[in-house]
Amino acid sequence: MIELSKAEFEVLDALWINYPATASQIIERLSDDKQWHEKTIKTLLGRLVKKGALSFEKDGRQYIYTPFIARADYTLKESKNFIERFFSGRIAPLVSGFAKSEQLSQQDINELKKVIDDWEKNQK
Amino acid sequence: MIELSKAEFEVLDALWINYPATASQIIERLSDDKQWHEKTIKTLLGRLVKKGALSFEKDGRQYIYTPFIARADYTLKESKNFIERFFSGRIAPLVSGFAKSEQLSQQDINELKKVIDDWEKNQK
DNA sequence: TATTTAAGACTACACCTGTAATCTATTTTT
DNA sequence: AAAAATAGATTACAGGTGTAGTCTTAAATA
Repeated sequence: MIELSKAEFEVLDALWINYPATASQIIERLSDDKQWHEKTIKTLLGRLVKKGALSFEKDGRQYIYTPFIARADYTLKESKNFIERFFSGRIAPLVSGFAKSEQLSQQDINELKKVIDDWEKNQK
Repeated sequence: MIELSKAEFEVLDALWINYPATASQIIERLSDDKQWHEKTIKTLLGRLVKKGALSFEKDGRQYIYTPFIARADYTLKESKNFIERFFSGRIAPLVSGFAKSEQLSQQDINELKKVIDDWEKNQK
């Protein structure tokens, strides 16, 4: 699958919020969090197109971008990759590391329980 | 904290297996999985030293390397970073993504339950 | 002792990344 | 209509990364 850099991912993430969208809309969305120059974001959009992560249609002089990949697919692939590299493919050690260093809130625990619950229901 | 590239991490990981160790021991350990040239690994060792991830002592003409950072610390930091970037800092959506795409085994579930259990005991 | 080997230091080099600036053509605005 | 703003295309450029090759020196071997 496609490999994205951090900055590229953040631009794509701004598009995933709501699409299709023009470059200026994406720039607008990113302006809250990032101090990126407009030119920087356009460069990143170009690279995303080149990598096949986005497609676009022309609307006069402007391009209207649409993601070519789904966020869930991309994050799942990255998660698998991450867990493979750092935890030999097992997910519990990651969660356990969080638990040991007090990174887990009661809410996290509740959410995790629900995930487990749903998984078990699904097994039947 | 220190930023390591993928290749650098793999070299450090080979040292974490057992240390202190010489370059040739590390090269030996990596030879099973990777097709890296000896020179490549030495370059990476040098970069790891430069980044402060390793220290070494001289033993005659050889260096004896020791990790300067703990694996658990490094992976925890990377995990936090990862979960922040992809899941706004929440861990459950990652696990949930795995569940939805059938990436979880019964063993994973059992391990997760244990982590939760331990966490809850620890809260009292 | 002359030669080969092996350790680390230094150099190389293309591609990726972050971060724009400049160029060109078209709209807007005055 | 002339000038200014704006869209995307092209160019830039330093630092990181993967992947070694060469240089220097000392140790091992013939």
